[in-house]
Amino acid sequence: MNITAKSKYAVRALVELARRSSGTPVPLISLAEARGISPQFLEQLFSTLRRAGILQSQRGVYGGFSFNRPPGQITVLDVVEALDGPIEPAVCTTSESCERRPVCSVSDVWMQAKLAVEQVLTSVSIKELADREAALQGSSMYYI
Amino acid sequence: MNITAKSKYAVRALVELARRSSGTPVPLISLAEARGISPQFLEQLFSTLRRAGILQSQRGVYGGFSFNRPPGQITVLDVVEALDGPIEPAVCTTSESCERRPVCSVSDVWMQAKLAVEQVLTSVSIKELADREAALQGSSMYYI
DNA sequence: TAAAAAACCTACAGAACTTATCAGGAATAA
DNA sequence: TTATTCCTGATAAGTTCTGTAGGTTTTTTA
Repeated sequence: MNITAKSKYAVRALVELARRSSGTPVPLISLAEARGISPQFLEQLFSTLRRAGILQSQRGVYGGFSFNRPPGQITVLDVVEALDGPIEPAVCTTSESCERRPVCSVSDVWMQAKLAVEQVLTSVSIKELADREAALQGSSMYYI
Repeated sequence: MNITAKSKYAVRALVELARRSSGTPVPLISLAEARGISPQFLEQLFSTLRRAGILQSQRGVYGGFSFNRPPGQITVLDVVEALDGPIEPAVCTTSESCERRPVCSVSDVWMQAKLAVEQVLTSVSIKELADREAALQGSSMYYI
């Protein structure tokens, strides 16, 4: 597996998109600048997310990206799996001697680790992250 | 992060060692052959595990490897961290615009994923895996 | 003392993956 | 028709992964 920078960049950009979302598409360049991400790199990621059915795009002037389904229904796992593939902390390396064994107790551990990560990432949506961020920024205003 | 084949090989070999353990050291070559692992590759891994205080080694004839502490006190996480480094499904890529934000709601998700994996891998020891394997093999005998 | 067994160590090399960058092409609205 | 924006594929430097190779040192036995 490996959750790479791709997923991290994408989640950051999607949170930005969710906070600005008002139906009209948002140009990628503006999201990239707001979060300090290379626009050309983000293009690749958003292109993948569009193909994965998470984003919608509109070309031309006043074009940009918007969500294909409500951000409350997009989990962090959806994003990670689209960009970095299925989460597998450790896939069992099949070896001859391994296959010959009837049952494997070790592979169960890796599977549990996988499930644990999946559960965490499934329980958080892009909307929740956007809301949390807004709340944090709002409350921190009082302390500045 | 990334839990690589190194950890998977090592855990398999350690389970084999635990099942044979009777105080006397076991030669690496015999463990490697039993589990279908390249001996020279396993050498590197065991060398690291020795330096990490998990294994003990004895050179020369009748030499080999043995546990430096009881296998019941060696968790899978110990092995993974020794070989693949700390578990970090996604380290926050620090960017200027990221640092400027007072608090980050996104990094919390990656942290929770990390903790979830750690909890799973901490809860299982090498001894437990060896015992499970023995139990599975024992019970499966009846069905062959 | 010699020989065998085993751990120890360092270097290297091919493959894959990551993280971008670049160059242009295609659609769309003003 | 022009500016804007997404779209696509190629490439390339850097890193990590997965071993392989070859030799050195230590220890026991004959």
